[in-house]
Amino acid sequence: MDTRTKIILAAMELFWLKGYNSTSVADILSRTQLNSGSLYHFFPSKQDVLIAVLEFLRDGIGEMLLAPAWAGIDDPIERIFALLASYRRMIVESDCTYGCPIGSLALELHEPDPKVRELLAANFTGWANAIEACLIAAGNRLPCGLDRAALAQFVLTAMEGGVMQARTHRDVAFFDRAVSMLRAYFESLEQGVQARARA
Amino acid sequence: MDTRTKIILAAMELFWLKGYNSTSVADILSRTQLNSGSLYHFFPSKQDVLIAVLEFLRDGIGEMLLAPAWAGIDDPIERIFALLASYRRMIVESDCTYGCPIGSLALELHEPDPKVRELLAANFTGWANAIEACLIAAGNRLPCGLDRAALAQFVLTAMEGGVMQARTHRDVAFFDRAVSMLRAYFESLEQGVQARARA
DNA sequence: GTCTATAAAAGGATAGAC
DNA sequence: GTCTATCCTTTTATAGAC
Repeated sequence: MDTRTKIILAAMELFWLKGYNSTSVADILSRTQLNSGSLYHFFPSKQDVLIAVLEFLRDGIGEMLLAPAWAGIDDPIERIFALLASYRRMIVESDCTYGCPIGSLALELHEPDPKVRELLAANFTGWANAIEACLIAAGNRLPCGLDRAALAQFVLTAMEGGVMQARTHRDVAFFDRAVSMLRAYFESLEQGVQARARA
Repeated sequence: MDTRTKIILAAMELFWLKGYNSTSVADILSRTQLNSGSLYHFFPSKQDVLIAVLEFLRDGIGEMLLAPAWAGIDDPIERIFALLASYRRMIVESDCTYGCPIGSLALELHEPDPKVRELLAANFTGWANAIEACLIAAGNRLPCGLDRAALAQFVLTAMEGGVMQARTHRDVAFFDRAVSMLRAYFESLEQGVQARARA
């Protein structure tokens, strides 16, 4: 693996575990067994490492996140809840310390460089677009007038809020209740379509 | 105003504007026009200032947040959306840079001291409890079997997720769409009760 | 309780040899 | 492209006078 990629992977994990400000350049060097000259050869500053990490996450959402979560699942609505179930697994496996890497950075960085903010937004957009594609694939199981982009964003909202509370309370039940509320909402949408079809 | 309170108020605002790690003790001293001896006379460390801020926010939720948002509004369900509307005002007034002070700290601090984590959780609980009281006050307008604690947490989830996305995209429409999805969910719950009453 | 001065460490970043 | 050494700033916290 080339040095640049090594740095990105180490920084990605450290930013996720400790946050951006609490990760020092020395931390990244220690984890990669590199020296500061190497890092500053590829990146002008620590912030440029962050930018590379955010680009890496944005470009890897399909392979790193969606593909594993959706293996063997074809139903578009079940794919949405399978993705949420994969977050549940990460929460449980981390003893409820899991945080969404993008959400955490989005709230940690209060005055981000425009490039950083745009990449955070692009990561959210990529996630929501994947959900929106599922909602579109669900076709007439959902109301035809439904704003599918808005509902896709709402799925992201529920995930982020659920992860935030589960981590803060150190209790996955807070995530489970958010998913269960979202599931009830989906069922009411699907039942609304069926009721109108009967009428 | 006593010195201790001055420090808490300045720190509260700075933690909210810049985050905990990006606020230095020197920042707090500069804003209060105090010297480090004064701060360290009242607080053993910077983290103890954070603890005092979180206690202040927890104890002030009624006066500082709920009372202004609920002035002149008696309907319990409208109170929930009035609270969300007060967040919308803060988002717009801050040019979409508003972040929930608790949510931001909850995601910034990755390995918080137990006391800090418990206070973050207590702040979430206080907020959700206020919403739950509204849901209980709504009585039979909502399904009798509804898990009102879970729905109250879901309102918090929607607020936090909506604020996060509005800030990241610098666009209040992301918050509006989250509220509108939540509103549709409430309407489907209320209509479900009415439909069962007619049957 | 508040002041000034300063310790002690950690942080981001650079220089120049190899 | 990678190494070592180091500069300079910021940061938390303390010491001791008043």
